[in-house]
Amino acid sequence: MKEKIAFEIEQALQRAFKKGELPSSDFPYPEIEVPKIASHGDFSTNIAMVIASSQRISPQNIARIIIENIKDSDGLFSRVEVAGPGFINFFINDSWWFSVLREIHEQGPAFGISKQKKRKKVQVEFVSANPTGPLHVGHGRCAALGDSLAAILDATGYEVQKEYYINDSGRQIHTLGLSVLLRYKELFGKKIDFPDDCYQGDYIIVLAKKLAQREKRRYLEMPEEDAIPLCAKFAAREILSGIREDLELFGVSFDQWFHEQGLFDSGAVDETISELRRRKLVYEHDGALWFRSTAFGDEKDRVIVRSNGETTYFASDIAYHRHKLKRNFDQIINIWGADHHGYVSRIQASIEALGYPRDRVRVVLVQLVNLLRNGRPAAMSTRAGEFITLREIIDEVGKDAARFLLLMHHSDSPLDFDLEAAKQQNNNNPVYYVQYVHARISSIMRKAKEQGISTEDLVETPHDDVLTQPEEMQLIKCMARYPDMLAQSALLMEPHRVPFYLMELASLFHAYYNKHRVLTGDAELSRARLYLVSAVRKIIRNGLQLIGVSAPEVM
RNA sequence: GCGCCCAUAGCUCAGUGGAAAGAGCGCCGGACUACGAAUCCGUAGGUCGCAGGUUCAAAUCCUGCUGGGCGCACCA
Repeated sequence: MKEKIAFEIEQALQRAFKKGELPSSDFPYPEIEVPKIASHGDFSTNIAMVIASSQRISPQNIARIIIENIKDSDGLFSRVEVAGPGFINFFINDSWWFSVLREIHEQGPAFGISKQKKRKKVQVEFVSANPTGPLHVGHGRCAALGDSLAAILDATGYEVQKEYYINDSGRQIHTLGLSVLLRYKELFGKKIDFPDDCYQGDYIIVLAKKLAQREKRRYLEMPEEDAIPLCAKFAAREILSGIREDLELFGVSFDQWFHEQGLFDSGAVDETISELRRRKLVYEHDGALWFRSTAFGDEKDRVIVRSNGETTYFASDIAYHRHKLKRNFDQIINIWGADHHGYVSRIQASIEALGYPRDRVRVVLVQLVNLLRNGRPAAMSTRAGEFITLREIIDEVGKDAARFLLLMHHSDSPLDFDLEAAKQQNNNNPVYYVQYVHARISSIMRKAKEQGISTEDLVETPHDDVLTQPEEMQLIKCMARYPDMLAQSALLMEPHRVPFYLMELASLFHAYYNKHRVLTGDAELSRARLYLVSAVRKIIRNGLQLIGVSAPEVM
């Protein structure tokens, strides 16, 4: 619809220029927006004000000239007017709005889904938590965001690949192995000294018990340097499979699980260092190898090989991104916790160093989650290793509520997640407000069937002169915005727009429901209204699907 | 000290350079003998942190300041 209006304006501008009514043919693409106030029309444009200075004509006069030159051969507009400082407001004929309704029914789940043929390849990497402990609510926020962003990108015409990067090598995995080994020894009555920098959580003891059951006393006789890697491997695999289970319960899936260790095994890390060497972007200093990231805007150079010969985490991360870049994605999106923001400039420096445009990789930073219970901070002591896991949250408040609430806010703002509030099944909880729409409409559909009203052939029902209530037009106009909302959400990488939109549509529906009956004594009216509300149900279902929330028929 | 993010109604938060800044919660008052009251209707509530600047137009862009979160390793 916006494109169509923009096209009409462009045509009008050209016509006016040819007739000599406008002196310059330098026209930017007309921005079309939906005004906040209904009396300002269904759509409006500021084009007259934008070009006023280059045309040397007052905005109001330009607006008048444009309006006079609009042909509107399709009869789209019922009224076009100049308003305020030079806005052009468009009022759309009702029959065009009804065509939106028809589209929703014909396209079903595909409504608002971009049909472009050339699908750009996008990769979204998210969660990527180290397999050294269970997921917590912060990971949950990243998981909800990444999964939904991927779904939204898919819906707007991208080919999306979802990936989880597993840091299964390096020091922390060694520490994990040591932690488990010590707890294992403890189980056999050995006196141990458990260091502060080992993983403190009880889950380590659980793993040690499992290990003891499986291996008996075997690791006791082994030298530590042999036992630690074995313990580490065992523990990492166990933890990772727990992470996968949790994510599955959370409705989050990945196309690929990428192991850091593979980058070493395949020689990719060495190759990457060689390439940087070839490009003369590394140098030795104090026995270490440094990447000259300051050449690409980083604030200081970074070590990639330590003086003891070990590569840093950064080295394998560059190798990982090099690997991603070679997989030919048009866009690579990393979703990181905000505590990693200091990492962004150095990773982008490495992208440029490898000869790619730095914006090939975009990083979405997700601010932290404050977990609360009745407004008070919930136990969250990482030092003692005692924290509420994502799994516990899913068990307590449910997947749907957790996902909706974690996704509701802009990723830039920190989020308070209150367990008690999330559990409430009332009007404090927006997820049920939206789901209730779906259940209500489903209930109406069941009722209609009971009354012998067919809900199958609604498409054929004429409705233009039957759906005359203002609330009905509001619902249709709101639904017509769905594709645009999706596009915005994808462009700005902001999934929170989806739940907000759904709450708005839900609100319009509930108001309509309370004011008007769908099933009336008038069969034709009933069928027309069923046609309307079943379209609402489709949009609600589509939207909920994008954010991984179920659309229940009964609640 | 340096860097990134945030600051909008009592609270939690939306807001695409546009017209008069919005919603939910909370407060108060109301609505079911009809499709599900997990709903709806109504009232009140604002120096958009402060000060400059850009622009025909700024909550939105730029600069400075104040307050808060996070980060500044040959850790990951």
